[in-house]
Formats: sequence, C-alpha cells, structure tokens
Amino acid sequence: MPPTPSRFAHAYRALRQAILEGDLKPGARLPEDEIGLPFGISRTLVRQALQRLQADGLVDMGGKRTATVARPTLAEARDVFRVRRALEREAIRILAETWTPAHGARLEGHLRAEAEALAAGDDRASVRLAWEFHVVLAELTGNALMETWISQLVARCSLILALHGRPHSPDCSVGEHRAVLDALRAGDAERAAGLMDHHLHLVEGRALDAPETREPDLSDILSRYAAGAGAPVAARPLRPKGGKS
Amino acid sequence: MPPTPSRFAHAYRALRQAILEGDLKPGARLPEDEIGLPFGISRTLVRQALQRLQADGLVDMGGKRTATVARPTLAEARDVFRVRRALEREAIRILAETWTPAHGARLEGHLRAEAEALAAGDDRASVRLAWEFHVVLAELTGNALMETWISQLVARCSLILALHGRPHSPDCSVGEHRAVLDALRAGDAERAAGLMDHHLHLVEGRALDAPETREPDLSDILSRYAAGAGAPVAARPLRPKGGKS
DNA sequence: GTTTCCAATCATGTATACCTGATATGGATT
DNA sequence: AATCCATATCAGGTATACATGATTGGAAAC
Repeated sequence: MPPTPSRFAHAYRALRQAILEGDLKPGARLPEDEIGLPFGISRTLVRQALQRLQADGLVDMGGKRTATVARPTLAEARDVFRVRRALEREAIRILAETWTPAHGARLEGHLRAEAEALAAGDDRASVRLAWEFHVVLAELTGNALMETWISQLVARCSLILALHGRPHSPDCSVGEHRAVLDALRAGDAERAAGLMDHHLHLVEGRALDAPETREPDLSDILSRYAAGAGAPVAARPLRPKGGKS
Repeated sequence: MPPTPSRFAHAYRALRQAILEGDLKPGARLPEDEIGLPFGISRTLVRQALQRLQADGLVDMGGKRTATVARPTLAEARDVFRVRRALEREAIRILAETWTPAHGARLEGHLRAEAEALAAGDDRASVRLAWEFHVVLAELTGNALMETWISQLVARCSLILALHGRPHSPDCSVGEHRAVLDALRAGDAERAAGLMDHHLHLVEGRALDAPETREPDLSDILSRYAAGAGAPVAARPLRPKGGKS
C-alpha cells in the first residue's frame, strides 16, 4: 500500500464507513465543501468520492440537489436482496469447487472473532464482523468481480437494515455462518448454498418484516405513492430532512 | 428525457458505444483533452465519463497513466462470465415468476428484429441486437439492480469477445435465444434457466477457446507471466501500444 | 393567522489554472 | 555503435474561480 493512501481513497473509505456504521443516517445531507473540510481536500475529490458512493448505491445525488445518504425503498431493498442471494449462492459453489484447508482456517478465524465480539457484548464490532464474513467468503472465491459486487451488496444491505430493520441482533448470524462453514467443510456444495440462501432470507426478513415501525417521515409515505405512478426508475426524495445530527 | 441529454451523458454513451462497437480497440489510448474536444466538454466531464467507464470495467485508468480501453485477461474474462451466468439464471427465474403475455410479445419482437438483421446480413446490427436481447430480458425482470448489472456484464463480455474471441457469428444466438423464450412461455423456469446457462457457456466458449489467435502483442504474453507472479490484483499494461488507429 | 411571492444565500455544475509525475528525445560517454 | 542519463514535453491530479440553479427566510397580501 502507498504510504499516503491517496487522500481520495481515505475520504471514500471514511464516508463509506460512517454510513455503514450508522453515524450518517439515511437522508443525511452531504454538502461537498463541508465534507471536504475534515479531510483537507477540495470539492473535486469529495465529488469523486460521492460519485463512487452513488455507484455503490449508498448516496443519492440526482440533479443539482445536495447529495444525501441513500434512502432505499422497500422495493429496492427486495431487489438488492434477490441479487445478493443469487450471487452469494454462486460464491459458495465456487468456494466448494476450489476448497482448501486454508480457506477453512481463514473462515474459522473469522467466526472465532465474531463469537468473541458477541461474548464481549461489543455490538458495533459484532455487526461489522457479521457483514465482513460475507466479504471474506467472496474474497476467497478468487473472483475479483464477485468480491467487488458482494462487498457492494453487503454495504447496501447494511444500509437497508439501518433504515428499515429493527436493531440488529447478531447472535443468530454466527450460528448460521458456522452452519455454512460446516457444510463447506463437508464438501456439500448445494447444502452450503441452501444454507446461505436461508441465512440471507432470514436477514432480509429482519429488514423487511418490520413494516415502517420507524417515523414514516412523509418522504417515505409519498415515495410509496410516487413509485406506484409512472416513476421512471427511482423516486427522488422530496426533502432530505432526516439528518445532519 | 431532458432536451439536452447533459453533454456528460452524451459523452459517456458515445464512448461506451465506440468501445462496444469495436471502433475503439482494447488498449487504445484515451487522453482526456483529446476525448473532450469532439464533444466540446472540458476534462472535468471527460474524466467523469472515464471514471464511470472504469467502474463498468471498460477502461483502465490506474495511477497517472493515460486511460486506455480495458484489456481484460482471460482469467478476468472467466470471472466475468461466471458472475454473468449466475445473474442471468436468476433473471430468468424472476421472469418466469412474473411472466405475462406482454413479456412474451416484447421478446418476440426483439427476436424478430434479430432475425431480420441476420437475414439482411447486417452484421453490426446483428451483434448489437444479440447483446440487447439479454438487456431486454434483464429489464423485464423489473429489478433495477439486476438490469444495471446485467447491462454491465453484457458490455464487458462484448469487450472480451472483441479482444479474445473469434469474429462473432450471431447466427447461433438467435436460435438459442428463441429456445429460452419458448421455455419461458411454457412456464418451465428451470429449463429456461438451464438453456440460458448453456447459451452463455457457448458464448464463453467462442471467446475463450480460441487461445490467442490474435497478435499476441507482447503485452498479452508478458501479462500472463506478470499475473503468475505475486501480482496484487491486476497487472498494469506496460504500454498501451495497441491503438489510436 | 395563513399563504404566497421574492430575494438573499448557499451549493452545485463546469471550466480552467497550476503543479507534479511520466514519457520521449537528444547528447554524452563508454 | 550502443547505452545511459539529462532535459524538454506532455498528460493527469488537484484546487479554485465563475456562473447557474436550488433553498430558505421574511415580508406583504389575503
């Protein structure tokens, strides 16, 4: 890695993490100059970072409006999970085809870390490690595109849960993750894929079965109607309003 | 659509199409100011377009080197096809779940256009329509992310075939496409998914089974060795050299 | 008191200037 | 004659300036 991780990459990573950790809530405004200030970079680089985050589905930028943390609708959430399940099933199959004991060790180590964070009651680390499990899995496939896209999907799902889900209870995840690992070790690709699919269904359920227990926020309500009409692709939020805490 | 399609979008689309149609060959240099000239836009917008194309996997931009049309390795090609097959299988399943006669009509119309272009001997249109069939399929799923990513995958595969494949023979595609449509109409989701998978395997075979019949180009040869060593993620091409025809 | 309209302010889109790093060319040296 | 190094040139990274469109607060009218 370069000694200076290119202040651009720094800003990108920091913003991304701030969103994923929930410090920047969905709908929060992200004015370019204000963002650039703490990193000592000018709007040029901030904008690059924001554009990349937009491509990742984590921020909305349309038109000349101020960028905001994305606020995915429930329909979009379902779409994302559907793609994610397909991709992670395939990742599992690749992993089963190219399995080595080193893979098992790597995943075992990660699961141990998950369990430790859970035992220590460190919620933030627990959640982060639960997501990272899927990224590690993707990384081990050796398929760069798979890794990139699964990372993106994990990030989007994380945002979706922050927006629609009830507070994350990571205690179930570690068990489900272990089941997948066991199936992989047993060489049973299809069972592993099925377990992963099931696990993701459960995660999706945690996100989408809690219909609007959060402040419905007017934008949420209207966006539902706007989506019903002849909306081209995505209803734009009328007002960010949510954030800047 | 806005009256002025935002000169940025115009440049992006034009560049993308130039690459996909093969007018800009893999390895061709893309200097920012030179690119911007014909569109009357400054480097700022050119750069945005290039960055987006980089995210699409169509151009390489690393470091401070001049951007070039991407030159995917065979390993990368295999990765792309693997992801593509997984996603298109899922798209077929979604389509089968939400099938309506209107879907059939839309695809039927497209197939007719494919057949006509083929009969007219219009190779360029034939190839384009063959790719677009998959995009239409993705579009009909109603899953925006699926559509976006399948479009990207189709574009990347198009580039891969231009680089590694033998000249495209689209005559087989239309028959295979029709088989998929027939299975969908029959309501047999798994058979349709299998047919699509088979079709994509054949396309991949056309691309990857012709090992370097093209000018091995020195960069190709060296990149193979460079990839063998401890290359971090992707060997950077030593010299663009390919293009600027 | 509520609503509407206007204006001041703010944030973004785009272009350009400046600086830094890469690339190529010519000359000196072996 | 070939190689190596120094320098000139070119292209890209980043910041900033200018213009345009959005947003908000307040004043005036109902």
